[in-house]
Amino acid sequence: MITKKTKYALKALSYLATRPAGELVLISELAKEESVPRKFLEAILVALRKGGVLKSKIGKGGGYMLALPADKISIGKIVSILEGGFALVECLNDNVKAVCDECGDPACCGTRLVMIDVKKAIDSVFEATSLADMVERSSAAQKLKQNVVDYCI
Amino acid sequence: MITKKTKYALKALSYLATRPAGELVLISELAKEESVPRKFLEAILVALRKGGVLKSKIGKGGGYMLALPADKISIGKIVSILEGGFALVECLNDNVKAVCDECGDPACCGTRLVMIDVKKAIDSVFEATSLADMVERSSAAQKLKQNVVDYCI
DNA sequence: TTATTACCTATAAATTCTATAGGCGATAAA
DNA sequence: TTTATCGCCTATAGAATTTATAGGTAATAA
Repeated sequence: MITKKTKYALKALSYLATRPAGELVLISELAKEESVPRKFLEAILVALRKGGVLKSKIGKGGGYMLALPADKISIGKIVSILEGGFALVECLNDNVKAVCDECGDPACCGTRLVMIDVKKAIDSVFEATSLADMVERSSAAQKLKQNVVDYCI
Repeated sequence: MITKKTKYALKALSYLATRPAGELVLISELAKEESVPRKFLEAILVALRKGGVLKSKIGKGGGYMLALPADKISIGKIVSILEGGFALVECLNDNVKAVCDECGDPACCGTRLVMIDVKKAIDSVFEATSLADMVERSSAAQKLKQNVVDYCI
């Protein structure tokens, strides 16, 4: 299960992706438009910046913008930054050497072996899907819905 | 991320899968052999029984056994019972009508649309893998390891 | 110099996960 | 019928994580 952190991040990034490239957006605007607690969002944005997904500028006229084009930012990258990876067991996440307490021997752990496959499956979707894809799919769904509504009227 | 509940369940079920079919195993034996807190395991086993994966017998000579052959029990089923599903967002889990607080319209939620694909990917692995597969892979890994050790000696 | 804005640290509140305790009810055997 | 066994149930405590807030700091532009 992804946490609110990640959900908020995806919302904020989606918002930024719909803005003209290079435009700086205030934290307060992001928080308001996407209904995310201001201070909580702050921490999320810092993480995304440190993760290389966002750029920021301090001071008057400052704000946040995407560090890359939206089609070069994978959903997997975003999730990784905020969740510390997306494996279903800790021992398969990046930069984790530690082994589960429950696990005698990682090499023979059945759970781990299965979760390796699961991680690969998740990974392939996450890497194949960009922020741009997500935004597009969302707006396509919205458009479709409006057409249906128009048709009904 | 799966919780310890699920990890413990997989360990206990693996243990049962290696026992002769129909043999009843005590909770205390499962707890001891798989190093799971006894009382915690109890609750897990009850959930698995209610989920149709285990059968139990009360009283002297009682215990637990698999309700189905191990190759008819999918990992997905087990995870579902203990985690309430394995979608990365609540709104995609079974029996959940509620929508995320963060989500205006589920039909157009970009996050949701992406997570549908992810859920499908996870599902395909989970449904394709049985408890028997997991146990076999684990013991194959163990065997391989011992051969390597033998070779070294 | 001043207003603005992101950045950082600390902490509190809420929720979920993990673990334990104790007694109840069913069962088999003596 | 009694007794020891064993799973079942409820309640609760402890721990960890997630979510949210507060307040001050440092950089920037006008």
